[in-house]
Amino acid sequence: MRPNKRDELVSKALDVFYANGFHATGMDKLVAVTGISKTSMYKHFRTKEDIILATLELRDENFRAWLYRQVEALADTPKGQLLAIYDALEDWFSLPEFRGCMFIKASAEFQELDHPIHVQSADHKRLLTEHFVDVAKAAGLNDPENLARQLMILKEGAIIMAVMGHSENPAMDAKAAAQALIDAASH
Amino acid sequence: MRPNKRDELVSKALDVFYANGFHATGMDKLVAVTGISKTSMYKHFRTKEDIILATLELRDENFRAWLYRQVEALADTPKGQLLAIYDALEDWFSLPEFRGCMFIKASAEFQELDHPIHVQSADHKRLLTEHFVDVAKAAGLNDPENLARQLMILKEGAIIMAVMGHSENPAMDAKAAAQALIDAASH
DNA sequence: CGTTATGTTTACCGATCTGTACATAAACCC
DNA sequence: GGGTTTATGTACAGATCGGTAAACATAACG
Repeated sequence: MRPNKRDELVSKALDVFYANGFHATGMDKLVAVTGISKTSMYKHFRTKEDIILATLELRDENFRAWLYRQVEALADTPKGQLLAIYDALEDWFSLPEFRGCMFIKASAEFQELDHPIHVQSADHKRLLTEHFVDVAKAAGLNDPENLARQLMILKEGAIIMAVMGHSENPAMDAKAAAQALIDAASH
Repeated sequence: MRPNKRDELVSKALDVFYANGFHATGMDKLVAVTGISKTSMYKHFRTKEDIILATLELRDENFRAWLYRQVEALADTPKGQLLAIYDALEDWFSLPEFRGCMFIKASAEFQELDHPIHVQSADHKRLLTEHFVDVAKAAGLNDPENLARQLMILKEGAIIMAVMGHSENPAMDAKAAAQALIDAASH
């Protein structure tokens, strides 16, 4: 019951769910991938759904920490950081293991609005939006809430177009659009 | 083997898949919902995957026909029609049965890039993009391909934000952004 | 060494998954 | 009408689903 076994399970389950989907991944597959017996898994988690929720929690922490750090490393002004979001996306999209947004996929497989997995996915997007609001405020731009929602739309749309694969560089398409919106909010 | 039975199956299967997901919907559920026996289904389609592909084909026809018609009804200039896309989205989002984009969800459940379901979902997005390029050209705007990709990003992003439910009106957020992009492309 | 807690393995449960064999009913041809 | 094709319903096969009971190994503590 030492906690690192639990973390190892969650970390490896995250990779499998991300690459193969939630319904499509059975518990037997998790056993095969992690080398942890099914009984041990059910010592740590009551249900498969609890495992999924734990992987989403980890993903939320990892992704937001990565994005925020990346954005801060790429630009030192708030306005520049808003644009740097899309440079970070470009790096993400080019990774060979890129498979789209885990939270979009989770909410696609668990659609009921009050389902815990759907709620947790929506929370991730809410936290990102709130962070963008803060940066937009720091940049002194007009109507930061509105701008943040638009930048989120560009981010999510770029992810979808990256998965669908009909644009050479959806991240830069979105960045150019973001530039226009930021200019418009600079009165 | 009369064809209307087949169409009835596809039409009802579309509703169930859209509302409940693909992996989460078993053949027994389709039997219960459609009243068509499993044997008859497998007379019309070799596999469940073939049924899914047929529902996506129907959805593609229905959605694009609806969107194009709606956009033409709402505006008579090409430039106005590009903006009317988001008015149409607003209507769609407000429907009680709105559950996001079926193709985004399909590609989320069938992730391999060469999977027929993924390919068909990507085709739907490609057809939409090409249509937007045509309208942008008719409007005489700069770099119509680039603008069309950006309008697609706004459309897909608005759908995601509508599903996640943190904006009062994601369609209008996207419309305002689209207005700024169209202005920027009007040199 | 013996006892007790702790975690793992194995084997399995009932339910459900996609897909099919077979027997029956309906519709057609003559 | 009799005979033949065609569609349907039943019932089930084999695999896999999420989840569990009980035997087994391991280590800690006296």
